Parts: sequence; structure tokens; C-alpha cells
Amino acid sequence: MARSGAGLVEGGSGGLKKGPWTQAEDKLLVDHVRRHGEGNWNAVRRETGLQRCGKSCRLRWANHLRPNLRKGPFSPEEERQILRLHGLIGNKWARISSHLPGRTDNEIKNYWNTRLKRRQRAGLPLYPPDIEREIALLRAQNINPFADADGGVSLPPPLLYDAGNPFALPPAVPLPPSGSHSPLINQSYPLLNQMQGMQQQVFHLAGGHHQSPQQQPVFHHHQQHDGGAALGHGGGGGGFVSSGLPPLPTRAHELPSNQFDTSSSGSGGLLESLLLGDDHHLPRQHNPTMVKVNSMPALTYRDAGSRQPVHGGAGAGSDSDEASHCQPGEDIHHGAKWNFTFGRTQKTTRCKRDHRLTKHVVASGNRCVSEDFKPAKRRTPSEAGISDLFSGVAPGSTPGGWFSACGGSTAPSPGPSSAITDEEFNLEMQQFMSLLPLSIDEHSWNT
DNA sequence: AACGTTAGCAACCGCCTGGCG
DNA sequence: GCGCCAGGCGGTTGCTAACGT
Repeated sequence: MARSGAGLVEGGSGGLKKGPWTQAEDKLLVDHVRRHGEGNWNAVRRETGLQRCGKSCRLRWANHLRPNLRKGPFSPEEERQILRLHGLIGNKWARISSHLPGRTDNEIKNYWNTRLKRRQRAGLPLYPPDIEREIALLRAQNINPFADADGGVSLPPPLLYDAGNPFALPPAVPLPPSGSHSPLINQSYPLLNQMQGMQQQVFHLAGGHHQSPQQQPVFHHHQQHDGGAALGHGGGGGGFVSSGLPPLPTRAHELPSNQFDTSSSGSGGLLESLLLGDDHHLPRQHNPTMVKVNSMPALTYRDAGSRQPVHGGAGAGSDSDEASHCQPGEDIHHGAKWNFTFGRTQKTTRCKRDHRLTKHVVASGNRCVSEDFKPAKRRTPSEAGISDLFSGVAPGSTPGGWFSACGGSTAPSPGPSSAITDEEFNLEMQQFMSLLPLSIDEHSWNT
């Protein structure tokens, strides 16, 4: 990679500096935005002398300097929201972040990737059962609203198919022999198979039209064995599946993150809108974190290592984020205390690093290779909860401890938010599954 | 204390899209 | 229609702190 370390001064193009930002650079950028607002990032260099490219300025502003950013560990509800959204739309970090006030796409992406590695290493599915259930039901319930704006009925999207996701299965395509299934499909992602069948059935019963074979994407099952090399865009080049539940097709409204408002916390409307693939029609609340900054709220920052604020006041925004209730220069979120500084963010965290999982699992492909698996050196309550969740928890039991327990803020996650009972869900699943070519054993999610 | 390992994060890169002339 | 430019997105990489041995 082009980065040459923390001490680097100049990059290769035009003498532009790369690497970590200094406090002085941050101040220049903040002052510029204060005067001119966001946008026109390339002008920053001209007008401030800041030796950074426009893209770098934009990134620095968006991820670290803009007001009302929310730092610190994700709350359990935020984690659930991320899981839900990711299950529905995949690696659309900007879109996901648009529904999490104060969170950046980069932050969410990092969170997800870390979590993904962690769970892959542990051989665990990515989504808690209740989340998977929510996603499955929401998709099933919204299986037929894919009507074109002009009234024409569009073909049902391959809800659980994504070319970039080797775990996704296309509708109405006979599954490969079980022997060729990825172990993760059969064991760690059994619900995918179930849901796939369920959605097909729901759509069929709703009078929908199946895609013709020509219209269906070909399921390249062998991708699972390519070590991730064949992953498509959504899967990224990281060499492993990005999502157990592939993104829904959308109408390709790739809106920049800053153009999003934050939807209401009511997941129903949000999810419905996401299912419809039309973010423009989402009912939204005003999101103070996404405003176009014309007059810059006072920022709070302090010298790294200093307890004294250097400038301005904190939480200038009027939103209800926790940050706005914190003392200047100090933001406490869910047990972690953060000092917002210019330069690298200094954090004093009470959230111990709770996982010791090797990165090379990522390179090894999309499943946990036995020789790669090393038990975590330390086992925190949250990790124990994750492991226990899939080792013997009955389907439908509340997945307490699923979400990270950083900072002791983890109230146990609430039970499945789906309205149906576990028994109802299981019954529905059995009914749907009976129509699928998979054996009942292959559908079992209690592995 | 030194070293190795790992997670988390910041920042970079390439690619894509939309606006504009 | 085409090219240029700015902005945005997703993926990747390197650094650093924390922790174990």
C-alpha cells in the first residue's frame, strides 16, 4: 500500500501529504469548513495551504471532524440495527450509517469487518437467530411490493441471491447436492436455505411471478471454494463472504451518505422502505448529523493527552445524542470514555479487548479452517454468549449476550422483535421447508 | 522486560456516478 | 455524446495499543 508509515510527510502525487492528520491540519480544515461550509474539498488546499487532497479532506471531515459525530462502542441497539440493515442491504455502509445518527460508514464498516472476522473464526453465523428471523419475515412479507412506479409488476428480486455472495441461493434453482454445500450453508447459515424457500413460497402464494431461468442469476456455487477470490462487488476482496444475507436489489439510488437523513427508529417503516429499495420515500426525521454545514458549530477538542479543552464547546448540536449531554471534550458512550482530539482520537476505554482472533482466517477463505481455529485467549461474557448461542440454544430462545458487552452497558438484548412466536415461526419454517429439496437435517439451525 | 499476536481503527486506493461545459 | 472534475462509496492496508507468553 502507498502508506509509508506515521512519519511520512509527502505522498507520491503533487507533494500532498498522506498519513495521519495532525492537529494543525485538522484546525485548518475545521476553520475552512467553518467559513465556507462543506463541499468543494479541493478548494481547501488552495485556500488553506493544507497539503491534502480533497478526498482526504472530505474523509477527515466526515469521519472525524464534523459535529455530532458519535464515537465509542456501539450500543446493543445500534448493533442490532446494523445487523438488520446489513442483512437487508448488505455492505452498503453509507446507507447503513445514514440510519445510525452520528455513526460513519467507515466506523460501521470497521465494526462489521471485525465482527465478521471474529465470527468467521469462531465458525459462527453472522446474524443472531432473531435478527435472521426478522429479516426473513420482513422480506417474506414484502415479497410482492416490487411494482414499478409505472404500475408494471417487476419480477421478484432474488431476495437471497447475490452474485457476490456465495452463501446466497437463487430462487427456484435446485440446490446442489448436499455434499457440495458449503459447511456454512448447511450448518452456520441454515436459515438462509430456509428463508430462501420461504420467500419463494410466499411469493408464489402471493401470485408473484418467478423469474424465468434466463432471468435468474446463475448460482456459482463453486465460489465458495475459491477462497473468496470470486466474490463479487458486495463480497469485496477480503476473501470471505460479506453477508450471510445478501443485499436486496435496489433501484440503485446510490446516494451519498451526507444526503441521507436518519430514518425514524421504527424499524418497520425503515425496513419496508429498504425492501422497496427506495430511500427517497423513507419517512425521515431531521438528522442533525447530516446537515450541510454553513455555519460551523463550535467544536470541542483538546490537545492529545490534555484534559483541557482547547477550543469551543462540546455537543453544540441540539440533538439528543448522548454526546450532547457530556462535558466539553468528553464523550461517554456505553462505558467508554472518549477524548475528542485533533489528530488521533484518544480513547480511554473500559471496554477490554475481548477477542483474540487471527486475521489470517480471512485470507483462508470464507469458512473457518480447522487448523486455523484457535480458541480465544480470553473469553468475555459477550463472546461466551455468542458461542453459547449457537452451541445449544433452542431456536427462538432469546439470544441474550449476543451483542457486545463493552463497558457494562449491555443490557441483555431484548427478545426477538418479530411479532410471531417461535413456535409459529418454526411451524412456518417447517411448512416452507417441506417444499424444499433440502433434507430436514440440512435445515436445522441448531448446530 | 522483551517479544509475539491480535483487534481496532484511520486513512488510503480504485472505481463509480452525477454535474457541467 | 463526450470528456473532465468533484464527490462518494466500498474494500483494503498499515499502524498502534493491548494483552499474553
